[in-house]
Amino acid sequence: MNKANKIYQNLLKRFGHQGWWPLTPKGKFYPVYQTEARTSDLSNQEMFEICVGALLTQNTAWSNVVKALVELNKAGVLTPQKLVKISFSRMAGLIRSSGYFRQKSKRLKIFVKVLIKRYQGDLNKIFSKPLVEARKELLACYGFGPETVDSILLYAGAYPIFVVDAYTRRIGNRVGLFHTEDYSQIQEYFQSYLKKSVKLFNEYHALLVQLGKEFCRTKPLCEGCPLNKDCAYYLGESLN
DNA sequence: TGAAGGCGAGGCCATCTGTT
DNA sequence: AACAGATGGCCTCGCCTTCA
Repeated sequence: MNKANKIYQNLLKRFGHQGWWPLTPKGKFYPVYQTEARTSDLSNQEMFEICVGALLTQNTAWSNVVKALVELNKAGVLTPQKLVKISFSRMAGLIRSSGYFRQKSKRLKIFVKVLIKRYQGDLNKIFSKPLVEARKELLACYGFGPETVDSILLYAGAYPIFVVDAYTRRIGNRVGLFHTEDYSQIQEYFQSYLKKSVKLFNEYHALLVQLGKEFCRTKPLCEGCPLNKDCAYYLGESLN
């Protein structure tokens, strides 16, 4: 078993299935992929909510994104058609809890405009394209960088693409999986050593986040970390 | 022990600086 | 001139330290 898979097994054993990415179907938040439904079976509304969530979660705790999604939902504007019509200041007020509300309002406004103008508000029209093309389209949207786009492609579009975030970088470099901060190199590493599976990539990313929050913090808490037996950083430290 | 304050983390864009 | 890389700013949360 290669190291990437071994680490996955260790994390899964320790933390269990994470059940990630909450949505607001009928106003209720629940983890999508804990259900048996494949993400590609999601409705356009559910996919849209994932896109909004992915944008709002930039540099923000998920709990605050949920608050913003609840506000948008309560106001009855959580659709591309409604969001494109409300004022910038109203949108900013509704998503305030997610932080960076002015920047994010601007990004969200532009995104829904593009979505309606080019795709009539139908995300399936983007997700029916090949991965490379869909990724290029989304990256062209203002405020959508690689991490945000890949989250959308994985969680909403059910494309088998590995999401790289700060935790992934930190953990991978510490453990010794790779020695780079480069987004595409890290993504390529995971995609070449793991089975190309939406479910696996989804779970793996969630497990890394859990590890990053609990043990592999900026200041690592190595004692009790489920990866310390395989961790270059820990083994190096314990020699000193 | 709890409150208050300081500071780092986080993703992206715009701008500046250096290199070819 | 074109391109690449570095840096600052946006905004809030949560961790850590200090102090009463």
